[in-house]
Amino acid sequence: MPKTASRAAGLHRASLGKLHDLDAALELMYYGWRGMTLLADQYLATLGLSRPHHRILYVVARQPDISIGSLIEVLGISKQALNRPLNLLLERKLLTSKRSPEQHRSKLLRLTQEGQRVEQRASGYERKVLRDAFDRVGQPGAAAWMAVMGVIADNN
Amino acid sequence: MPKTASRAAGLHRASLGKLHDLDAALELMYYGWRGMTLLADQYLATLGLSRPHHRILYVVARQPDISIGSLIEVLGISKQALNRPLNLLLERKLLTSKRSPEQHRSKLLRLTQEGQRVEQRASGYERKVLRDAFDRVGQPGAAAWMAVMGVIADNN
DNA sequence: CCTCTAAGGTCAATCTAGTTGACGTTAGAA
DNA sequence: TTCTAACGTCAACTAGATTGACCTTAGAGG
Repeated sequence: MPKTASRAAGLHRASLGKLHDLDAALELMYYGWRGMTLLADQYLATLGLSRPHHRILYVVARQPDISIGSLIEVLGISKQALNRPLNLLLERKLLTSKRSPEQHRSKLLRLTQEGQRVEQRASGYERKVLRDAFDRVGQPGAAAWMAVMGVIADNN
Repeated sequence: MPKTASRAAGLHRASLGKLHDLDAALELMYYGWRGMTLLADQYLATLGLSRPHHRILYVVARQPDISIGSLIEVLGISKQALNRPLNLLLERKLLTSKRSPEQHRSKLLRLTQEGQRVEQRASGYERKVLRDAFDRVGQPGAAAWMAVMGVIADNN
């Protein structure tokens, strides 16, 4: 275990001098991602899972009977990269895959009950962080946050 | 170059069904990070550099004459992990290291002019994304965003 | 029936970014 | 002079990705 594990990589929300007025915002984005995902990652780690597994579970939960090809597209990774984590989830029976009667070519992925439980809990940790933050600033603040993030996320 | 490069990994701001009201916020966090860093990463890639190099440049720019040990602490990585990117930056003369007259034990890191130029430009791309988003929602919206992110970032 | 093709599976090699552990060097402090 | 802090580096490992090559399965079209 790394010396800094309890604070997570590089995270004393640094005491760095600011060169620009937007430096603080820049750093908030960095620390914000870690802050949102830390608990979820810790939970997943207790199951021997990590981000990639969670992403798969998250997508399949919201798109039941998704095909492998579509999953690859949504996740934006190669099938070789998907292979490992996907097979682990199948072995662990968090996911099932079966070919449909008609479209026998493509496989349909679904969460098992256990898979749903894990996905719920992992995503739940992340939602809780967001909910707490939104609660503290009220609905208008939350809406403003969404608006800002929407514009930022559109830079693709 | 990956087939999805122009959209960056998994980024059609997915058409996923929502299971929870906070799912949209969750996804905004994910896409937001990519949206903020995409241009900067593309620029860095043209120089053969990436995130870790940028993080080093960013910190040294804001903490001139920082020692290697302190840099390791701030970044939260091992000295072995720092070694490679740091040496590259020194070879490329984006960074200088010299021992101070008194504290001859520790090395002091500084950006060269070229290093400053690169750091400015890379961070500048990220700041522009933020500035554009803040401009679109006005000062109160920006303040709300900072407040929300502050609370989220505190989850460590 | 046969061939073409879409969907999926898998193997190998490579890259990046990190980790531990072990050990070596440099140079100030006791 | 020896002890130690700060730095440097080597090796082995892991996780998460990439590309390229090749194979199987099974529906579709001639």
